[in-house]
Amino acid sequence: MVEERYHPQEIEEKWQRIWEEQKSFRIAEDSSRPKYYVLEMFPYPSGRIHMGHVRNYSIGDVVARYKRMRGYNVLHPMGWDAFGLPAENAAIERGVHPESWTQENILYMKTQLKRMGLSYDWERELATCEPEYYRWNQWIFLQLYKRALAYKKSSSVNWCPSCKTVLANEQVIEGVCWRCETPVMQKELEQWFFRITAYADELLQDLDRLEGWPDKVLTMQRNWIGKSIGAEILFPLVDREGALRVFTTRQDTVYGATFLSLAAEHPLALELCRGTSQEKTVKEFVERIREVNQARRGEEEGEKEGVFTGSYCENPFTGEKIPIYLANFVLMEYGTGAVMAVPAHDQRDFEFAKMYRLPIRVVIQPKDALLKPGEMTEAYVDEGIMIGSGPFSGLPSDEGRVKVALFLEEKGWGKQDIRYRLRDWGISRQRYWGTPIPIIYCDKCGIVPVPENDLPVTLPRNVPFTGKGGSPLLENRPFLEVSCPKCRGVARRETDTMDTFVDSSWYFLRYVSAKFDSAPFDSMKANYWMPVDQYIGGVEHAVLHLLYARFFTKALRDLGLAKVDEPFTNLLTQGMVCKETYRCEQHDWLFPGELAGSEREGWRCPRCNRPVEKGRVEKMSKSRNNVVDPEELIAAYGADTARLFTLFAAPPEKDLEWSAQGVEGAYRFLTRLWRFVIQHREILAAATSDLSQMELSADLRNLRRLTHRTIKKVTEDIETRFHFNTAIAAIMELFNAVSSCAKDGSESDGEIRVIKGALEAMIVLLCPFVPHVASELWECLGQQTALEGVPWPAYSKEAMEEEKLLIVVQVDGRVRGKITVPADASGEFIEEEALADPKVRRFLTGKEIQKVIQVPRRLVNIVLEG
RNA sequence: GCCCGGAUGGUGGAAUUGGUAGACACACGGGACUUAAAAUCCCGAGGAUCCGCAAGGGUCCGUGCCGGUUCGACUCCGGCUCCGGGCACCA
Repeated sequence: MVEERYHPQEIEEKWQRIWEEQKSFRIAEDSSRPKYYVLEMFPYPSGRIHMGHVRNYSIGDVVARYKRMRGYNVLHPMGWDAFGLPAENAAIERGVHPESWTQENILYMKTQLKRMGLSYDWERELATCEPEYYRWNQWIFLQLYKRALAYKKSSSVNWCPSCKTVLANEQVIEGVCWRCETPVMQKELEQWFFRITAYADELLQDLDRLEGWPDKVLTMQRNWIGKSIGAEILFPLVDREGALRVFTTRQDTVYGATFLSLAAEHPLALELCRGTSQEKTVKEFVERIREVNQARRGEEEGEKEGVFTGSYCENPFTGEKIPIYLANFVLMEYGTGAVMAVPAHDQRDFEFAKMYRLPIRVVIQPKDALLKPGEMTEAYVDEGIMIGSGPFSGLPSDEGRVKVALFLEEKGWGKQDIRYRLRDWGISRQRYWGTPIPIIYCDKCGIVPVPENDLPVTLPRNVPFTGKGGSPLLENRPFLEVSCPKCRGVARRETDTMDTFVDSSWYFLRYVSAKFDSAPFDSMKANYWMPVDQYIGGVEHAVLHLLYARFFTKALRDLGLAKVDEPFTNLLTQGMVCKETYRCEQHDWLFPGELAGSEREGWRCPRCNRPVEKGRVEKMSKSRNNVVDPEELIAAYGADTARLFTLFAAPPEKDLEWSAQGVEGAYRFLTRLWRFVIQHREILAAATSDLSQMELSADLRNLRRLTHRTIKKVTEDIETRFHFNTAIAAIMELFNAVSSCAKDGSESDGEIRVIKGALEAMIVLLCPFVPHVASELWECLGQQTALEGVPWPAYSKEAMEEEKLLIVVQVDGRVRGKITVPADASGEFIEEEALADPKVRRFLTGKEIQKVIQVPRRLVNIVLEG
């Protein structure tokens, strides 16, 4: 006797075992079938999976299983983004070694992922913290170094003087260290960089080719790269040698430049004031700006502030002598660190000029107004007609921009120029748990790359984790002390490790040959599998990860390792998983479970009994006490329910609002389906779904029609737009039709066949969403073959053909009646029927019909006069 | 400030090319089964209003707001409001 109740745990365990034993999802290259590479962003092994993972990987698994059933050779791998700070923090706080901590987490999370029934080829699993992986980070670094795409320079970083360590921007919270709350300083440090700017233009251009990416992400990347077309202009210094270089995009306003502004960090800043009365003031200003500047950058757009350097330069266009100022809003990192100030046509210069009473000269006249410097309350920054601009006066500003640029090149006063907001990628991290940068410093030979044969440079295990005093690698002498590869002399190893974004910039290539040991990946296999056809992950990686991965792909292509220009053809950025929150004004976020009171009378804080504000629906996070643990969910309802709910509750790109009742509903659907099949299993297993030569009643023909329409709908929803929620709704609808059809109990041969056909279709269609229960029910229907290998069902046009059509009849655009006509009825016939319908006629009496509009197979609109 | 999204019942969402707004699900209400409850099953439902003893039927309003195009607008166009996200002294 088969257990009648739906026990997801047993079923899921059974099928997961079968898939594992039969290696159902192991994959290899196969030139006879089209390939499909579907990839979800690999997780950081933080300890446990969260709902965001459940959603991400459920979506990916639907795609993978669907494409497999469509006959594609599907690559669907999984791995671990295993380097990173939390492992080191665990070491500092709890004395666990980062490696053991990470490995334990990986092991645990892997069993959690397996519990979800995800169809990965686990033989390709990788973890970026393994020497077999990170040695190739080092190898790639060396190749980039050879081509000057990796280089070292001094740059300023966030520095916590108490922890003696560098902080990432995210670790600086309101100007203080996230861990010890010491104010963060800026410090100049020698750091390694990747020259991503060498690819700025290609990275920008190729965005146009990424048609399968969301516009939002493309826009964010465009803004991030920030290409500006303009000119570099030389302003000769007065009474001394040299000139100041400025970058501007508005060379058409150069006649209105009445002063120059430099960044406080500008190399000439102090020199320009030397010997002038301004020397002391300038020095104080520079000092102050340096302290404040970056530590609080982005906090607010404070007052414009500056100081006169005491020196002048000449505007080459006007021949005028104009003062040089330092200004707090000029950034050394962008352009040349110097700008020509045109107060009339730049808001910042305008504010600055007002404050220091500098002249404002209008050189662009708008079409519909007359600008007077004394009356302006803000800069005029739009296009217009050039005035007071010598030979250029009278030109439209956009045209003038081109002419001025050509003119200054002719005169040798500068050149046309393009600048990017994008900066080179600093990859040095003063940390232990990352890829050691393969560089050796020798007093004699200088910077010496580690010879490729000596790779990998492995992390020493035995180091102290104190959280103080910089990288633990500095304390490990066997690691630190090496002999120079060139001169064999005493040398010192680089102790910085790489940014973990390096690891994730090429992992998708490693999967094609995860165990390959003579190069980062097997180029032949990469040529077969790449690019990734569908990449799926959170929108939080819209810029950094996705930009770095694109950069690496192009760089590796130029190294001759891969052929593709772009790594990811299609990108799906899934929404966040959210849930309602509860907040007490004194005790902050509360768990729903700890609330006192009730929904009806209002919730109260268990500690202070204050009314609790039912907060907004927010992204699940520990700090907001609104997380749901997937493990508990799966233990209570099974993986299929977890998958079904997350796929059904919202389309993937939108945020998903968690609902315990919604989960219940998903579970209820699976239970109903289960019970239906189990209750009829004998009769269904014995029956066939072959309908050839069968005479069917109208009801059965309808059910058959709905079956085929559902196949079509589900196929299109998955294929064209990943709208799994509507696909699932359609399957539910079909099931509702099946169960009400079976209710009357007549059970003719034809009926059993049609119902069996409907169920077979439903189960195959459900396989990508809820693979375990679908597999089990497939078996119950008497099927021998593995469900995941069954071809996706086709829909028959003939079976979908309507016999009767429901036509809506409108009068003046309002629905007034509905008529049913044979599917092959003529337009004339339909019009006649529509006009004859009693409900319609009431609106026609005494009126004259102006015209009748027909939408074939749908509607008739009778338009009356007036 | 600039750029990108979004706004539809009590709730999540559907309506794919301009053609019956509210599929599917949740929550809710009523009923059946039960000693009872849970579970399950059945029925109902956008709002207002009218007609009828009743089953039922009718009318008007309704997709953030205002206006436009159209026989017909959640969908297209113009102008706003609010919410979310990204960037933010980038010269």
